[in-house]
Amino acid sequence: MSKQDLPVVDLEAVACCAPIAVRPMDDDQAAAVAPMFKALGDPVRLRLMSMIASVPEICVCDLTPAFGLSGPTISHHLKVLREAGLVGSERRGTWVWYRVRPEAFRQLGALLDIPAAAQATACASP
Amino acid sequence: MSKQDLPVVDLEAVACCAPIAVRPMDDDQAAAVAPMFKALGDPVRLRLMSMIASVPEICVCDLTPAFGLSGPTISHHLKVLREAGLVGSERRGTWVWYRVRPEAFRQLGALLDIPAAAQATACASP
DNA sequence: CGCCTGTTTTGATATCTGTCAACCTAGACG
DNA sequence: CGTCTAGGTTGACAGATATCAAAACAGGCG
Repeated sequence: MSKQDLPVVDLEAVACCAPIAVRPMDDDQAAAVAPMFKALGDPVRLRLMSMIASVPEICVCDLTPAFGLSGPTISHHLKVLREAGLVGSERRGTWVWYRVRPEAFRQLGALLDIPAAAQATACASP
Repeated sequence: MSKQDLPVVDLEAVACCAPIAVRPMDDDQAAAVAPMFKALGDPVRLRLMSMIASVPEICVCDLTPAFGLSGPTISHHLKVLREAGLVGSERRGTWVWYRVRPEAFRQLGALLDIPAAAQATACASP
């Protein structure tokens, strides 16, 4: 994996957080996590992410034709996903292959968990 | 709940989707879901969301002082979360109270699930 | 080497977003 | 009614973002 793929997001800072339905995040935690959600907050990147995450790996040449967008634009969105730490890329010969980073993806999902205890609290009348 | 709280995001469109680690989303699904992730893609909104989700309900008057931001700015961010369908608000007398919408929150989390089957697929060599 | 294909970077531009100040609205309370 | 407080809305503006065209870069292949 080349230098350009080093994620800007600090995965350890993300892993430290309890689900947001359990404990409020402090400013540093929110600043560490927000870029990951932001990366998924664009329809094109969300589709790219789902195309990448639903197979073991996929070539850019298979991603680009799925959108009515120019190559540079797709490349830009892939870079955002890379810098968010959500995907990694590897060049093999002519083509570049993208894969999901399961640990980042899993940690993001963990933040949206609603533990049973939190549910009970949320359902209790004030 | 007042008219202004009607979410712009179509929750049914969100609920229809398999986890993005299972099946690629089509354009319509991505367009329906992206605004929810986008709403969480700002550090201020992420903190607001976690403050709201970690208690049964909370008053705007308790949210605003937690940030070094003006009232209108907090109000703007709360509107984004409301229109994303992630939270709901209710005025009771002088104050306005915010609550998480558990169904929206749960559906968003479900999109990030990594089912065991998908894991196995992702680990298999092509 | 020189050319071709695939991908990324750069530069330019139109649009969107976060923020504040100023103003407006809803309810409580005289 | 008049006034006070809590929130929301509007307008303005600096900074970010999505997009494309053009150029640059990387590898294969003649």
